Amino acid sequence: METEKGTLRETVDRGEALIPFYAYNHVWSNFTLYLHWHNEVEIIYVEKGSLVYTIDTIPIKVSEGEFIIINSGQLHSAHTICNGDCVHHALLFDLNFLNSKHDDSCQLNYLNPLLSGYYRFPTSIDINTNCGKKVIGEIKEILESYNEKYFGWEIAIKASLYKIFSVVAREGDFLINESTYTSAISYKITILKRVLNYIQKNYADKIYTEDLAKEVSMNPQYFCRFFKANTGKTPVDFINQYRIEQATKLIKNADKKISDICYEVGFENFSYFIKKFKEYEKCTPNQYRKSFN
DNA sequence: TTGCGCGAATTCGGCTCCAA
DNA sequence: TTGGAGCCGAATTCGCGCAA
Repeated sequence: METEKGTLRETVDRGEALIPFYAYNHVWSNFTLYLHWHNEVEIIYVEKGSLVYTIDTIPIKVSEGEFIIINSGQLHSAHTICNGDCVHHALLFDLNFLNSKHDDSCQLNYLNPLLSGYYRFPTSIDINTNCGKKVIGEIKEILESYNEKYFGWEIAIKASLYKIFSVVAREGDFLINESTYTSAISYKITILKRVLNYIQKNYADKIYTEDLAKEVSMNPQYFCRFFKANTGKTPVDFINQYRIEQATKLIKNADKKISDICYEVGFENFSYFIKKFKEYEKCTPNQYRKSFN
């Protein structure tokens, strides 16, 4: 995952410059997606298995055949909860992809409120409802168009996204932002984003939990409790996972010595780095490099 | 009831050293 | 480059009290 300098907000280039839309398939087995956020809206459709997504500190189980919608800027992480492979599809798109030059009623009544954050998509919609069934149908249409890339596939994707918007609007499922969150949840999200920013900025240096606690004006002991309660991980566990994630990119993309990479991502002890690498990636750094060569 | 701070106890991360 | 042993200090947990 690429992130903007100084933030855990993803900035990966999705799709082509003229098509700010990207779809990918994942086959996961015992996988954890660490906490982050991005500006794009993301639709997750689970084809096989089941996962737990934590969105803005609230865990949601997504089972086979179900989908969820992650709004722009929402903090999210995920982990698989099934034995064997879990297959899911993610559709990411910038809301500007659907913008119109003209302020017609579509733009004024639906697009602008979504872009401003006044409207938000509901995270989950019951797949047994009329709305849920129609959205699933459009998701499948989008995946088919994206995979086949026939002449006109871009129009098909836009049309399906508009269709999803219209179905959600028709069923009255858009959430009004001011009632979406209590101030307590907003406060938690603000705190977590500040902590994640700090980690991303400083992961290459030594980070003490006391530093993180200071960053959000909390007592260190209370901060540990707060962080674990809202992310499911201790601060140290989260930092280590992030560092290993950075190390995997360097191992893949560079001819640097593994010991140099270890120090570059913030580990001060090479032996400990290998131990943690094995814990998260299920292989040693050297085995990981060989698997890409 | 909830959010938070504090002290004490316990756990475990991370270090050094060393061998293969 | 990898990984094991042993140790120390930081991290984490627990229980409690206080305030809003």
